[in-house]
Amino acid sequence: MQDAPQSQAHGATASPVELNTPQAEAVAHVGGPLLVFAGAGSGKTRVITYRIANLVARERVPPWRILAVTFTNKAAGEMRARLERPDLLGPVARDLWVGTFHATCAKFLRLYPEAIDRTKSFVIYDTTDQKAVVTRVLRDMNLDDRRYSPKSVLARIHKEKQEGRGPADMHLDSYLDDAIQKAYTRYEAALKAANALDFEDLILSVVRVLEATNDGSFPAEVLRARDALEKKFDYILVDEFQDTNQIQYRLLKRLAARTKNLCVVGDDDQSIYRWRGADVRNIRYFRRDWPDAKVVKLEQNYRSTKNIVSSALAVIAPSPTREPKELWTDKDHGSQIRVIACADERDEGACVVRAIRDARDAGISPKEVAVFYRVHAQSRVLEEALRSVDIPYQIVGGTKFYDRAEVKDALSYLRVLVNPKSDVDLLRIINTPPRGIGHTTVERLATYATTQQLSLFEALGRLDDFAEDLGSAARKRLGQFRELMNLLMSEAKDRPAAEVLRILLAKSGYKKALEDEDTAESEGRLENLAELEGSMSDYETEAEARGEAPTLEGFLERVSLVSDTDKLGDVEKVTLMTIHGAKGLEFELVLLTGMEEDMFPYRNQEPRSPEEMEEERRLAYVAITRARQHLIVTHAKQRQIFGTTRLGVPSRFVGDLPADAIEHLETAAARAAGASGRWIDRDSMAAATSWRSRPASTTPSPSWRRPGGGGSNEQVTPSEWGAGPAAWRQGAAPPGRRAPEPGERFVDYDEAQDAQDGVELRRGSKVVHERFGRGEVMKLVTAGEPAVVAFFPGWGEKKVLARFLKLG
DNA sequence: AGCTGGCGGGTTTTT
DNA sequence: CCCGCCAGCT
Repeated sequence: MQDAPQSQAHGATASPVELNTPQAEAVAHVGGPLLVFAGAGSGKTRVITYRIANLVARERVPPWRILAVTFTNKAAGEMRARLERPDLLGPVARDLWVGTFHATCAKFLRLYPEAIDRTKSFVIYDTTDQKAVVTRVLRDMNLDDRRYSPKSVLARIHKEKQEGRGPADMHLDSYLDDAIQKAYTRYEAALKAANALDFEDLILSVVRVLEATNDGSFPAEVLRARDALEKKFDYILVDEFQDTNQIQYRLLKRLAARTKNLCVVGDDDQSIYRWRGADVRNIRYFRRDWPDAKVVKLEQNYRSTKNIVSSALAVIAPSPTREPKELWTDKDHGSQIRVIACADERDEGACVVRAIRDARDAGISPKEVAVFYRVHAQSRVLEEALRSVDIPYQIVGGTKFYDRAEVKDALSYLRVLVNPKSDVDLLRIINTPPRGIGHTTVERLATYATTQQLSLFEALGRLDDFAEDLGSAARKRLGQFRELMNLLMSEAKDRPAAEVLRILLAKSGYKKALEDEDTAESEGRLENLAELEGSMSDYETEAEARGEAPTLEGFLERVSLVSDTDKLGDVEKVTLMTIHGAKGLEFELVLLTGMEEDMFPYRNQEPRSPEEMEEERRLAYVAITRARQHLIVTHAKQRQIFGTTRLGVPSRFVGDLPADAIEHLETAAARAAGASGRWIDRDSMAAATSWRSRPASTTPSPSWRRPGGGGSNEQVTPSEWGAGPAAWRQGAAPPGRRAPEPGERFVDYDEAQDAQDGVELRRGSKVVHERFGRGEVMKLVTAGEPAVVAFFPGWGEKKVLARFLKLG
């Protein structure tokens, strides 16, 4: 054991930037374990990057002996970019190991593939591939697929792997598990035969290497890999530690065993991935595992207004198990949190549109606006609302580029070229495009391969041995396919990846099949393939810039480990995403939609367990803390989802918001619905007591009937959101709109109902004003009594009380 | 071989 | 309601 480099750092920042006291402490702490509780918006990334810079610049730690682990590739890229800036480390930062758990492990395993019974060309199976393997395994075992669905079996295998157990030592909880254990064993064998690893394997295999003992039961190459890895890193930093699972933490403990220089940064309040194996206890019990750990809490929020911070705290406060900490900010209170009742999901969509337009008119760039929802199913209606008024948006999540069928096909071709043993990939392409190799033929090939213990590709090479089982046409076609693949393999040698793709698309007939199809859809597919080719070229450029040789293997690994959502972002569009997708991001304006019981907190069937409910609460905390200046929360009185209509009671999280930070509003349609009394189920209402007890005065109830009479005008006051230039679709700016003012009712002009009260004014109504002359109503508002915002040529947009207007 | 309609199932998602 | 999968038909 050798001690890691140590010395005292005085006021240790690597460059003259202000850090607050706890931030500076975290940066300066050098020897031994460090736990940083980093509240939302508390400058966590700054602490990590400065800490690394400090280690390299002051403590003289060689950069290649520092490992920084992040949760996503995007986070890794951003961290590296920051460190490479001249005010931090500059080009030296390139030698740092910065990456996700998976990418880091894959990088290491490529160096020592023999230690895990693979070759260096091993492929990484994604969820679809894994499912295909499990499906085959279960079919081979003739298992009842109602009891043993591929999905559930795979989920179980993942769970075992995440907790570090192989087939031999998996937990057997019920009689059903015996079959699962057999399936797990076969699954592992199939992956090994295919020279493939799944995501969990990347981590688990490295842990196995690190845990190898000298008792003679491990081959020399495993021990060699272990020794190399044990010595590899002097300092380890982990971001988003609250989202690590057991096996990841075990990996960290092993990697840091020699030096104890393990720094973990996270926020237990933002732990939202329990359902996929994250264990919040890793961060909560870190001090127990590392009694010497220095603990720092970053509690000053630099991101949000007081109203937002106090709302977030109010939502998370009821959580009984959290690490005590107080987020605070010295910013202003800012605007009130708006809680808007909508009639239904369409009304909510209209309301979102309204809010986005108001934001735009207040000078907020669309990329600073995000719309959150709990489940993707909510996005469709919101999309429709935005599309119908030409508001540009991007959706994060949903179907990904690399999941498109044509992209997967192309990648399967490429993977077979690199790793012919990959049966899943071969099965995908053997008859794609259609080349007359049907199910029966494939089954016969597979049967032969299984009995001879060969991969499908190897079996193809011995066609003659089982030709008697095949028709002559089938035989011929398999032969042609084999020739095609052999040709492609020889063509692929020493060629840039993008060129290999071009060749294979041409020679396989894939491109021609799409061209012949000649539909809008096939055209889109061709475009996607062109994009794939583009991303391969990009990869080559990047690899060369890093001084690495670009290889097809390298590209395929990147595809496996990098999601395309990683590169979403810097466009002038509103972002729509689930709250999970929003972790780590921040926006000027956040619209949090669907805030009803059973939507958020989400509930499918059974009541949620307390643990699940706590995670929902943390999710709400994450959502709120994404907002810098403005937060709008919407809920609908009824909602169509999954084909049924649900009645909506405002979420308990809405009830938790502090009264002095929020204002309650409702759309006209919601008010109409409320007045009719049809939609609110009294018992459900009683459940949301804090909601019901809210004073009636917070939701005044104006009438839209236009009274007669005359008097003075009411001018439009400057928007509370500030009046910056509208940076939206240039040239298409509609007549300006402003944000509602405090206390103003938020009634959507699109939805303003006139039937109820015999309203005569509506959006688009032509009106005459004594002073301003003829104008057009832009929207209905209230100023203690019915009013409108109307556009008067020569005067501009004015807010005037309805009673001063005549229809014209 | 390939299409079509019926059926079941539908948090959240990165890697 | 919307999607993906499978069986059964053409």
